Amino acid sequence: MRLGEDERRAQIVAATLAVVARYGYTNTSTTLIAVEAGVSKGLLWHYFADKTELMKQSVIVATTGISAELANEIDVTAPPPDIIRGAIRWIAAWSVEHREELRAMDQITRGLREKNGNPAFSLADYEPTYRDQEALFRRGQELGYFRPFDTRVMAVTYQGAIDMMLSYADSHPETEVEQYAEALIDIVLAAVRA
Amino acid sequence: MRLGEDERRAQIVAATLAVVARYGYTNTSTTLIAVEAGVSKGLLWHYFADKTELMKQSVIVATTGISAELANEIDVTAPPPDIIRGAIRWIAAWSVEHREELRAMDQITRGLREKNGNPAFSLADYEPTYRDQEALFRRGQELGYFRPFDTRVMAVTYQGAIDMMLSYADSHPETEVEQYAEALIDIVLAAVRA
Amino acid sequence: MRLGEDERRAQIVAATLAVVARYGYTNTSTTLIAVEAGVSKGLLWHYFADKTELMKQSVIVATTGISAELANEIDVTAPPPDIIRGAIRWIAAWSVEHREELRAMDQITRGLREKNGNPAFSLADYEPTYRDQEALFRRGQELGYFRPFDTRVMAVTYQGAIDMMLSYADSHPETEVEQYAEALIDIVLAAVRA
Amino acid sequence: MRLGEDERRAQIVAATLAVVARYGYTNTSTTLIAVEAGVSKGLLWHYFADKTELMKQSVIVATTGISAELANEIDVTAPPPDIIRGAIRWIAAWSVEHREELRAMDQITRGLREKNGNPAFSLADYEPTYRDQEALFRRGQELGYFRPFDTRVMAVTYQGAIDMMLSYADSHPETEVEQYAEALIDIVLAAVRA
DNA sequence: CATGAATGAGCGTTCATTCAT
DNA sequence: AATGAATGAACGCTCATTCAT
Repeated sequence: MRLGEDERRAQIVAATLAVVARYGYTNTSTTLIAVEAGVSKGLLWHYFADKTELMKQSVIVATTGISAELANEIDVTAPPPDIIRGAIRWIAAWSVEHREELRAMDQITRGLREKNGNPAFSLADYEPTYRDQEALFRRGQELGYFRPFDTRVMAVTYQGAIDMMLSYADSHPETEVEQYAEALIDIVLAAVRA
Repeated sequence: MRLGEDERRAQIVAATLAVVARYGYTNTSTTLIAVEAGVSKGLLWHYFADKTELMKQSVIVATTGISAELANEIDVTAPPPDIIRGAIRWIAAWSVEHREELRAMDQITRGLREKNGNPAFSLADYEPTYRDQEALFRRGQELGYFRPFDTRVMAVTYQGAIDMMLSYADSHPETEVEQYAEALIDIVLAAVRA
Repeated sequence: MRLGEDERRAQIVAATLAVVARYGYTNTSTTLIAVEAGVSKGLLWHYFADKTELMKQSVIVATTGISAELANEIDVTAPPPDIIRGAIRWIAAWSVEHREELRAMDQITRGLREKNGNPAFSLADYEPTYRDQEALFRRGQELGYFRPFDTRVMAVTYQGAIDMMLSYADSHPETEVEQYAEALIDIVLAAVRA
Repeated sequence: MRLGEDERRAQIVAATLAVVARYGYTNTSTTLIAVEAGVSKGLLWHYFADKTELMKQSVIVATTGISAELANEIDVTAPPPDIIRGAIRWIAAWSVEHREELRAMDQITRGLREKNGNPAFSLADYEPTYRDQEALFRRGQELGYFRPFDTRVMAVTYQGAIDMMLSYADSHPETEVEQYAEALIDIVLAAVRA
């Protein structure tokens, strides 16, 4: 069957994310991806230079989508505590629908290496996110909502707390994510509150 | 050379951790491990059923060691806030000396899969740790040091905050870990304080 | 663009020779040939049954061209020793300008195999050349220029001597081909002279 | 079945030469070699670093053997014309028994490339042979057996004439090699005779 | 108990060839 | 006639695992 270039790329990227989510980064072979996508192995190299390139593209496609979605939901002029409440709730809800995608991205970002063996991604790639969150915390401090604290360490911890929520919900399927989110909101706000 | 079973196992496990730390999880072959341990390739399979089993055992040995070390340092009868302070400081200091070992364990726990593709480790393996920490938080609440909060979510978040500190320090080498630790202590205590 | 069948074949054959000369026989892919010819990959198979066929045709086209050029230069009524002198000098001069083409043809003729593994070319394909040269030697003998000798062995040796000159000049770039040619003429004429 | 290291290497080298002789250099895959040797594919990498290394070793093993055999046969104190007679006769006889080996060596030396694409062997590797033969021709000139001529061009031509004899006999199976050898001796001696 | 030669499945990748458009 | 997306067989090579010694 013949498809347009964009559909094929999307299809292969989706298959990549699915396979990584299901079998883990180290067990993901191009054979498995091709089977999942329902195409021949050879076709992968028609669209992607090599496996690393395919993995990178997959992460980029996924993260771009999520960021855009979240940005859409947030009212940046709201009081900072409300923004935190809203963001945690939205992510918790969103994660229920995108468990696989999350798992895949986690695996790839942690596992992918450059040719020289260095990680292709690292926490350094969170930098823009950290900066946004630091700005949020600083605004909260300036407006008197938040007490003084190290905004960088808070941003790292905050982001980690959200990632842990998603991981914990993933490995403990009985978890009520909405309840977890409320408990986490309580903890985060207690930590920052003036 | 003939050794007792336990010495052999320990020797091989140590070699595994060393190789993973040095070359990374994905570049760790059993051949490399055998060379590092100074034994023949075949001998590995006398002591471990397969590579996955070997990796699992290595992680367990390493984490058990760390836990024991930490437990040694902590005075469980001290006031809970002091325990938290002490623990975070000790881990921060310890991590500086054991960066490679940490990286190895991180890579194995995140990358290792069973034959069927399921993760060999998950947050479920943190269960004993979570329980210990919940006990600590509950004691703090009972003694009036801490406000009421969801102790399970707090334990997960707390453990995550510490892991993030280690990861962040690893990927941002300019970080002053001691300062980071103090800032984190401030945040954690603010979150729990009555 | 639509072209007549013959133009297309010629265009593709020329591209094949160019690619083999530039990248070497083993690195020559049909994709590369198609790009060089400026046509699509698929079009190749309208005009040539398979890669082997394409290569064969290319060699034949090239050798036919060279033979025609040489035949043009030779005065077949001249005394045989003069013909030999002229031919060796002409080939030596010609080779300087066509090093790449020579290399390509050498590589194809030696490397190309039929599906069953048999060489696609062999010295048997020199047969017409050998016959022409035997005729020349026989004429030289009849006219009293040349002593009696085995004309077939002489033809094979003579052709080999010329090929060696080209190969030697190719692998020893400091060689003065004109001087080599004169020394070779001296040797050949000594071998045949009455 | 278990073999000593040297037997295995020899067996694999022999298989390599056989496969190259039969299917040609470019069609020689490691799979084919392993099948021919009757061992598993993986075993090849136990004994040879890569395919190129295996090919190189095979050529070296083969040429070393031949040179030693020939050197054994030649009386270097004999008159130069007798040496030439003896050598051509010996090689002609020897070639009948070693047709396959010859074909393989020819293919490998012409086809093998370094990683960078340059030929791994070239006529430059004939240099020691050329020097030996130049010495022989010079001795013949000094002793008055031979007329003056360019000894380098003569050596190249002489070596080429012998190679052509072997190739011609290979591609024209009806050839009587002994007769060819006598005719060639006649030609060579005519070319050098004082 | 211990070795390391030997196996074989699987890897990422290439590429001649086919075929829907 | 012409395209290039798609296929699939084969490639060189790696490596966990087995087993004769």
